[in-house]
Amino acid sequence: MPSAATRDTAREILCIIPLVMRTVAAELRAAGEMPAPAHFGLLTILGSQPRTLTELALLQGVSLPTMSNSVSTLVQRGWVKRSSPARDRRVVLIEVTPVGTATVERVGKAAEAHLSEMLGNLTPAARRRLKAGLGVLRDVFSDAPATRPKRAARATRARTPA
Amino acid sequence: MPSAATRDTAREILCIIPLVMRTVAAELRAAGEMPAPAHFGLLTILGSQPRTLTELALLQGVSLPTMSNSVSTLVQRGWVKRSSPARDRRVVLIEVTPVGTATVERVGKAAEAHLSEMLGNLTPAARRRLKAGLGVLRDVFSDAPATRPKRAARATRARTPA
DNA sequence: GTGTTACCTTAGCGGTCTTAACCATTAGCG
DNA sequence: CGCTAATGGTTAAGACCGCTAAGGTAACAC
Repeated sequence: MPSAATRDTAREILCIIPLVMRTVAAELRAAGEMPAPAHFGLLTILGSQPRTLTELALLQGVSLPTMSNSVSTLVQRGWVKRSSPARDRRVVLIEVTPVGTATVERVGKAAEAHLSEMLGNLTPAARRRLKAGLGVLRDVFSDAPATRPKRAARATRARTPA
Repeated sequence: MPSAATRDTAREILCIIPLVMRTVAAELRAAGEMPAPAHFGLLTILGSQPRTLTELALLQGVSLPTMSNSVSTLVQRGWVKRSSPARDRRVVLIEVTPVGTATVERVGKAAEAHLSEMLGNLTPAARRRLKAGLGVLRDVFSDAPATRPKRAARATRARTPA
């Protein structure tokens, strides 16, 4: 039973996140050779260490096929490469290439610059509030189970997963 | 030249907004008959008053063709209707239908409920921070000129409900 | 070796966004 | 009045992102 406060916040999210998303996507697109929004996060994650496809999908909260496709695109652009470890040839390890690192660096800077231009007009207090809010957002959506039936709260429509 | 603080925040946005967006989209999708994220905002806007295509495109920060297509989809679903005012038959006025109102209401509630479930675990303080952050986000991205190299007077951009 | 499970890929679909090109209506002007 | 903008939308083509469903291959378990 959500309180009025949470419902209100939820509605806010519903309305403004897409707006922000569009802008971010546009920034990235305009920032030269745009690794699309999704690609950017991916490259960032891979920057710290190589990952398997499944890990990546989990981290980003997308399905495996989606991740597979995204990675294919990234491979095509030369930003990451696939490799199969000999110990278990089922898995595919994805690692970023030097070109990929350079790209995400460059594009990130450009996009940051753009975004910063908007953010620059904020008062320090507003910027602090923004940062705090983003932190909460990250905590809440960090792995985003989305349509995961964590608890059967609705008896009306049993989805019966096969 | 952006300060380190704004750059940091920009990077945060770049990384977590897509994540949140995916979740929101999934919520909406799962909430029955999913008016996609973009459609949801559109219906919400139209809820207060009818608009022309151009207005809508401006408000949502998308191109005219995109808006035209989105509206076409909405029309197909029976959620909005187009009408040409007699005084200027070039323009197209979009208004929401009763079915559309009911749909956005219902889907909104469902999505809010989902989202609220996540938000419900937050401490009141965290929720307050989140709300404040979202407010800042909305102010910053409210009309989102994106690739507009707007210099000079920026602060005069008020809410203009025009 | 047969069956199951885990991991990934392919195929096909819908949605969101873009630019370029095109039509329709209105307004201006000689 | 008729020609020429300019305004407002639409269509067409292309790229990405997400999904489900349906394969395929590698490892494991009997």
